[in-house]
Amino acid sequence: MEKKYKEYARFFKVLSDPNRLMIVDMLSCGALCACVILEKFQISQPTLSHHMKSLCDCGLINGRKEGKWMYYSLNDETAKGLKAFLDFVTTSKENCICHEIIMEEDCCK
Amino acid sequence: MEKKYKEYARFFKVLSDPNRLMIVDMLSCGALCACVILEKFQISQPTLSHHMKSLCDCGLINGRKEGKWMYYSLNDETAKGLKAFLDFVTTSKENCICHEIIMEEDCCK
DNA sequence: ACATCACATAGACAATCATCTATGTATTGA
DNA sequence: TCAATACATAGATGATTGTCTATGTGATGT
Repeated sequence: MEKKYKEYARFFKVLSDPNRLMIVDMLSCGALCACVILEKFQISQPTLSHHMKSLCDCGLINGRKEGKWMYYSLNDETAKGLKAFLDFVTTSKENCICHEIIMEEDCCK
Repeated sequence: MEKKYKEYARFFKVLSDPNRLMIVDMLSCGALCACVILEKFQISQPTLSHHMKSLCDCGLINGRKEGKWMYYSLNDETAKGLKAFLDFVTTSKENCICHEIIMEEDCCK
């Protein structure tokens, strides 16, 4: 379970940049070419390439090469899993990690 | 709208640390004292304090002092808003930012 | 009054990150 | 074949981050 926190923390790290967050939003309706994405930002082409690599490496988006163009698209399954995880850690539930805490500590009585 | 990406990127940054993610999970069922949280980690007390400050500063959790103890609890409204945003940027929708893109570019034809 | 406990703050440090410029690598079209 | 296009990679740099130790602060109990 502890492994899961580390695993999902990585997704949140990738989403912790405003540019990458906007890229995800841009891809939510379908695939887009890298050069079209680039035009919406004030960043250099290598910087965009770097961001796309981050997004791809964690599996949040997919890249498909077509001729000299790269088309990127959102990985809906990964996004779905991430949303489920965020919902999991922010919702009261049975078998919650907090129940493992021994409340009969010598503090907080 | 661009402002929103920056605003929410901050939440994801706070959640991009495995320890903080676990803390959020621990608080999902109710408030906990800082010393109880600390015992579940291998980190020092000042490090935990630093993490709690991050979580508080962005509004994801609330702190309440009671005597010499600090009780932290999840801010359900903020969590709800964050989940809604994540769902927003990963879901196809009308008025999506991607529709602002002029597809008649000189590339990607 | 004073020692103790719970927690925060200050300052330091190594690691990571976002960005850049320069350059490399395919692919396309004339 | 060669220039142009689209994108990736390499390497550098300043900023941010997670962690620590040391210390400060406020509340509690004797």
